[in-house]
Amino acid sequence: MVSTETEPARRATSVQRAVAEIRRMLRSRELVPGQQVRQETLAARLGVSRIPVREALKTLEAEGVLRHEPHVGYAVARLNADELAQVYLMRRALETEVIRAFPRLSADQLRELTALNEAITEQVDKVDVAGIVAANQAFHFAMFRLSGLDLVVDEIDRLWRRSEPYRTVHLYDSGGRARVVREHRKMITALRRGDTEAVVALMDAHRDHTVADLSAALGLPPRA
Amino acid sequence: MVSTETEPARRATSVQRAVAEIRRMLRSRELVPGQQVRQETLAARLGVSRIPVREALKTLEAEGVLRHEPHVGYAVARLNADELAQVYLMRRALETEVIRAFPRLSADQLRELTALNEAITEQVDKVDVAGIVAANQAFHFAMFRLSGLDLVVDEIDRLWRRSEPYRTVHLYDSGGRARVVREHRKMITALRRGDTEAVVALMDAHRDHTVADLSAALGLPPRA
DNA sequence: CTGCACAGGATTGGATACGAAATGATGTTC
DNA sequence: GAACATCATTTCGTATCCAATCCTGTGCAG
Repeated sequence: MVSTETEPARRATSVQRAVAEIRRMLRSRELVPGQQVRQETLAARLGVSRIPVREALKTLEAEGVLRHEPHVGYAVARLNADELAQVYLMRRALETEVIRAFPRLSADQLRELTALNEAITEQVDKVDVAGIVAANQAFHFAMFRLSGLDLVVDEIDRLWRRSEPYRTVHLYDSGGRARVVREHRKMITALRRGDTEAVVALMDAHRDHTVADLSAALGLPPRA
Repeated sequence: MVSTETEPARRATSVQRAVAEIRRMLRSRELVPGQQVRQETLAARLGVSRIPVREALKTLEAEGVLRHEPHVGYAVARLNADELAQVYLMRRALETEVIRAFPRLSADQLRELTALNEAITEQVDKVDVAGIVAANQAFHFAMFRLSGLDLVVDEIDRLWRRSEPYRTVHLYDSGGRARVVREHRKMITALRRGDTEAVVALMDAHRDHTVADLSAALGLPPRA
């Protein structure tokens, strides 16, 4: 979905802009888990009425990043350690399927992945957290899309967004940044060999590092 | 989500009722893939204004059962053979994870599953297609929920709904109905032994039968 | 007959204003 | 201190309106 936004043709509707804006606020930690999201406030901020805002909120609720309670309102979803683990379980299951569906990559495709990975390095140097997150995501989804399994990749996209407020915390830690780029290089090497099983193993390790950092950062999971 | 609708406590909002009603219309084939969904018509039918209807439509769009094009409107999503295959691929991946997470079941739990499966037989005798679909779904999700992986099961629920307009076609065929109940019995037997890998294998076969029937029923996949 | 421009109707997108209903907090009474 | 009434806030939903867009069909020119 987010990666499918390749239609600058028609001007976006207010709902689409509202969804994009709320997602941006989540990425930038302007909205954090548990926080109430007030319709009127958002509407004013976006310069639109409440109607498109409410539709945007419903979209994000269905996606799992917001929760809604009737007559109380919307709030950013809080995930406890167990729920976060489930999200990563689903990611592992689906990403594994996608990787196994990879065709043999062309030289061009390998070059592009390499370029995207090096782009992460640049962001690392600039210590721009938002940039790192975006570049990292761009690399992984460029890879995922190679499978041709668009619906599955869309689903993975949803799962990434669902854990976004938590992953962002994790990437503030500088320790793992260099490692990320290194691990990506290994994946590209494996892809060059057409060794998808190696990529699966590398991705599993890659995710595990994130989960480990995350659990540490979370400490005791926030309780509802 | 649908299985989590265990809150008759508070009166449902118009949006919730609209979502439920549209889902019902999809199950009953009152709405079929490709069909346009007119907001005004739905609103009149539900006795509400367009606003809650639009929010309901957004929810179902995010779920993947409806598609939306700005200024054109909502339509029931059409899946071609490839997309349908992807939905089943995801189901296999996630359902496998859920089954592997099953604990050893108590006698009570096994009894309940058996009862749910026998309930399907009753529906089969009555040749009530909607009843069969509901009973079948009830059996499988009662099973899935035993895993305790609620978020994953919710996701599976979404995938089931996504293919619902197509699965319904499939169950109109009487051939497989008896087989379904038989295959469920085998699963219960395997569960009694605590042999989750056997259940995984049985579910894989179970799904494959559906896919086979589906492809046959679809014939040449409907083109956009 | 075909292609195209244009006009009108239908539908969606969105704003505004209003009222109803539910919630959570506050204060009051016993 | 607990139960209860009150009240402001926020959300839920309606009604009405207008703009933007799409679709269709009609007429005209080639």
